[in-house]
Amino acid sequence: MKLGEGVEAAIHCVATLSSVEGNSTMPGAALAESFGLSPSYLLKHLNMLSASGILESVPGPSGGYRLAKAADSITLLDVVLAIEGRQPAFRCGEIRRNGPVKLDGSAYIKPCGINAAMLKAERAYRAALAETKLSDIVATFNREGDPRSLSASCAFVERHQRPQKPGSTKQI
Amino acid sequence: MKLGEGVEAAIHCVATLSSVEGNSTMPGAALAESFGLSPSYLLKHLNMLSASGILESVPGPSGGYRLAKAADSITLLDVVLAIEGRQPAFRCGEIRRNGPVKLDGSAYIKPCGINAAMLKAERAYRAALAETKLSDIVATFNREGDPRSLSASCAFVERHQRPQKPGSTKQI
DNA sequence: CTATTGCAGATAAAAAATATCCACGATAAA
DNA sequence: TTTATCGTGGATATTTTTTATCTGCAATAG
Repeated sequence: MKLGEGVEAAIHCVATLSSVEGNSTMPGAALAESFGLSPSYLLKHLNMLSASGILESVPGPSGGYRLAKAADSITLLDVVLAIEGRQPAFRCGEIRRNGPVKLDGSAYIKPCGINAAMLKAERAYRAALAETKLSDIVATFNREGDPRSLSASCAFVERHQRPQKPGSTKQI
Repeated sequence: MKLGEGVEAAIHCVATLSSVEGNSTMPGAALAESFGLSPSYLLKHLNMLSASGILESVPGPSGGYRLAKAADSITLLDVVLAIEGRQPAFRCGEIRRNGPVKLDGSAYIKPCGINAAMLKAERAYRAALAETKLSDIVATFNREGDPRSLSASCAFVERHQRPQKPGSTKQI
């Protein structure tokens, strides 16, 4: 069981974006630089976050990304599913059917008990992820983070965020 | 997030082995045939199950595998960890340190809040897996499984299980 | 018009999962 | 004692997934 590295990157990105002001945006290149990530690859992940309705993107100069929703209505589950996909970790391959004895399909109408147990665990996992909101992450960071780290990331946002024209679809 | 196919195979194998009688064993080749799996590869997984103390192996003719513990003291978590490894799915790469601004290590003594939240979810996942015992899986199968499937797998075990000499370290 | 940015697709490189094979030691049975 | 069966470990190949890069295109602020 493994989560791709993109998940960590995505969470850090949305956390950073949660502190850009108003409808301002931050370019993907800045986010990549902020975490020492490959810009080209990070864009893929930012894209998935946009496709999932977590981020909004603005093209053109002074464009970039911003949150599409308030930070307290984005959960870790949202981000993880956006990056890793919505499929469950355990996929029942119904290997019980692949043995030498061939029974007809009607023998397998009942769902596999193993699958049920694995999915139950995954529901618990997702429920726990859904409990943590982006705003919680940010609040913890602001409360317990080291002051130097805090002011450094604050300065970084200040330096790279770009204000948008008032017309830009703004919500939150 | 993805679980390897080996997990499904491993669970089915231990479930099958839980119905061999006494200290009898079943060869890995039979287990592979039973689920239409590659024998050579399945052996790797069976090996990990042995290394984790879930299975016992007996070499020589009429050798094979059997459970090393009672079916009610083996959980799905045991099997999943044996196959997938004990590392958590989310590994904090501390990418917050990789930005252009270099702070010294003392700024990062506090554990990363993101990591904490992800690990909390994983604890929930593992706790749910630990709640399901192998004996539960088997009981559900015996209670709700299709009679044809039930008797087929019963016959399969009967045909392939091999009794051992009384000296063979037997427990349960 | 121009420079900057996101987007989509092709592609490549690296890593991991899956699968096979062989030489070896153990051992039950003939 | 011999032989055939089995698990073990290592080496290796194959396939799939992940990670990474590049290019051309559309949008748009200045």
